[in-house]
Amino acid sequence: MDSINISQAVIKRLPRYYRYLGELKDEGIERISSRELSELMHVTASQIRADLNHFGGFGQQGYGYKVRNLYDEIAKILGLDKSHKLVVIGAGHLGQALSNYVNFERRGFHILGIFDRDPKLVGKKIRDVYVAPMEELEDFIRCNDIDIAVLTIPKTSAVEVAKTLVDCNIRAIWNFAHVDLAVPDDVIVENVHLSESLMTLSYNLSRM
Amino acid sequence: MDSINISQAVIKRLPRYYRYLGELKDEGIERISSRELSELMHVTASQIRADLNHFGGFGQQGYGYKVRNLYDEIAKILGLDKSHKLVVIGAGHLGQALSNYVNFERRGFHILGIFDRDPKLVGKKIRDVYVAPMEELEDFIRCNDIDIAVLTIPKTSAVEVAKTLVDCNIRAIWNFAHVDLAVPDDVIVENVHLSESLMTLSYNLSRM
DNA sequence: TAGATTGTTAATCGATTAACAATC
DNA sequence: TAGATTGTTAATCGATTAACAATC
Repeated sequence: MDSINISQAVIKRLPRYYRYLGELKDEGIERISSRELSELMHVTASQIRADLNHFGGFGQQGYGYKVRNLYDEIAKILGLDKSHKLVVIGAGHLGQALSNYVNFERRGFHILGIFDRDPKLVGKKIRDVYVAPMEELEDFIRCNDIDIAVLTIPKTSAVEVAKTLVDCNIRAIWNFAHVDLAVPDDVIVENVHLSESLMTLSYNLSRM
Repeated sequence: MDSINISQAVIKRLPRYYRYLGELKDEGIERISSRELSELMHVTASQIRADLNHFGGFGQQGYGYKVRNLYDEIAKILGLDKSHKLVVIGAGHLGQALSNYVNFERRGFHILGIFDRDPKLVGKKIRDVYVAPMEELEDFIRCNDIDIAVLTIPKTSAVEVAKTLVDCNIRAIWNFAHVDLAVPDDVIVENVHLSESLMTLSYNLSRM
């Protein structure tokens, strides 16, 4: 239970364990050994045991892991037992797509506001939320205690909006803009750079 | 110039170098040293030089790198000098968002077809392309020499569709479904698991 | 030439894996 | 108890970085 100093490599693997355990749970499987899980996921059993042991001894010698229990423990580790308040900034195609995605809601990520500077989009209803003008963003974040901002705007505006977000004491930014945001250490930035993912694919394609 | 056996860690960094070099180029900057670039990107100069040297000696001692030249070389390494033919499978919100994204087109990723099994979406026009029914997918891929399939459908159908794609000799799958696709070694899969990205963010948030 | 900076080696650091004692 | 499998250590592997000779 290091709590601090767990490498991002380990963290990035947890959601995948979580997904497999969820599927096992849904299939009604109650226990699983690290070896069985390793064969399912195509990773080493050593890695699974080492990864999990960063957070505690969830298994039992001679038995393995209780699927349900491990599933719940990983949820807690990932903070999925708590709910989060989000705003989506940029109501273009991608912003709308993310706002419409019901699974985030199910996991406790609640989209309370959607903002855009384009007057043509303001007022549009996306699921239960009306797109609001950018001018209302700051007040909204402060008044509604928003944790996470989803940035789906072009990179030029993203840098500027990120500054505003930091001023509003946002805690995390899920950044889809193709730019590296400079924020204080206590603000978390998780980047999704789709074009970089596509370029990686392109590279691997060209080496075939 | 190893050509083969370059680690994915190196590959994943190339698009970021490419982005910074593109910006420098647009600013009219002609040369840059690894040290200058390292300060800009917050990585070590050693890493930049080592990464680039996997692909050739693009620099010049005592001078540094020519921005324009290095930009073009990385484009070639990433296969961005060639054009690619894509189909988008799943015309839901995310499929539409990706189909509408003009920057992919600019980089030579041409979306030639969009498919969905929902009759309500079939016939809908997204930019220049009409959504076609899933029944036409196989013939379309074969007749149009499609390289890349973008999978934006739920995970249950994704596994099955991936099999079809493999049968059609697709070369690469850009997979947005929350599932690990089992494909032969010569088919490339690049995953974008948005929910895993959000969980990573959630983890980091809960440790603050 | 002198100064600067690359390309590359060797040293370091960190992550993965094999092995096994502990123990259910 | 005997068998199984964890938790954890030690060995291995790979990636990063510091250092510097080569050279523009």
